[in-house]
Amino acid sequence: MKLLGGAWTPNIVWRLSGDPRRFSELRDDIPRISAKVLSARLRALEETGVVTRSVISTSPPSVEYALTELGRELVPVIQAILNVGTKLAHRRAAATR
Amino acid sequence: MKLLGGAWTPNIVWRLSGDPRRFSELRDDIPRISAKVLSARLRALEETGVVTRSVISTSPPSVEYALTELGRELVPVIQAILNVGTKLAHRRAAATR
DNA sequence: CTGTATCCCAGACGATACTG
DNA sequence: CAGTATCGTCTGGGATACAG
Repeated sequence: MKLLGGAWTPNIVWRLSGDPRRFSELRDDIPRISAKVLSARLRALEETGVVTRSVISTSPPSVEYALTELGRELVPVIQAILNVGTKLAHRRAAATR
Repeated sequence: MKLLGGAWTPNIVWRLSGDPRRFSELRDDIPRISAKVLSARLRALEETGVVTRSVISTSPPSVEYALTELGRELVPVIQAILNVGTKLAHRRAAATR
């Protein structure tokens, strides 16, 4: 489970499933994540080969993160987890009634 | 991610994907897990509605854990994560050469 | 803009011992 | 057999401040 270890990891991968995104864009996408955690997760994902990190030396500099091919394979998986989670939430709500 | 929160959770669900299993059977299946963590994870899974817990009042008593229908939906998901993880490991090994 | 450096907390985990 | 209790450790994460 080192692959999806962090609580935020699936969310981050999810946000990258479309176009590559920059650091601050990810921060806007996931408002409640702290810079520290975001950079920690991105580092970990880069190490495991799920995302790539490209520094663009402009002024100000920007950094783009994108999923690797294998990283893309995680997207439907995350989708599936989300589905089950949603169903469980619904079933729980139904049980309340 | 409270669904698959713990590091052992996917493994436990995986072991339950076949027949229902008793507490000590799970301990044998996953040798390095402590009783405390196993019981904690099982409790959490029961709470989220992924597994059911059935006490069989024999002597000595035994307890069977089984996946719910929704729990079963997690099995292919875990399989998929495993696949990606395996591919990543292979690619890493290939990069070493 | 893209991070790193602290500090501090809560939770997950491991080992051991003990109970119904 | 199936756990709970306790203690200690380690990591993830939040907040804030600071740096290239």
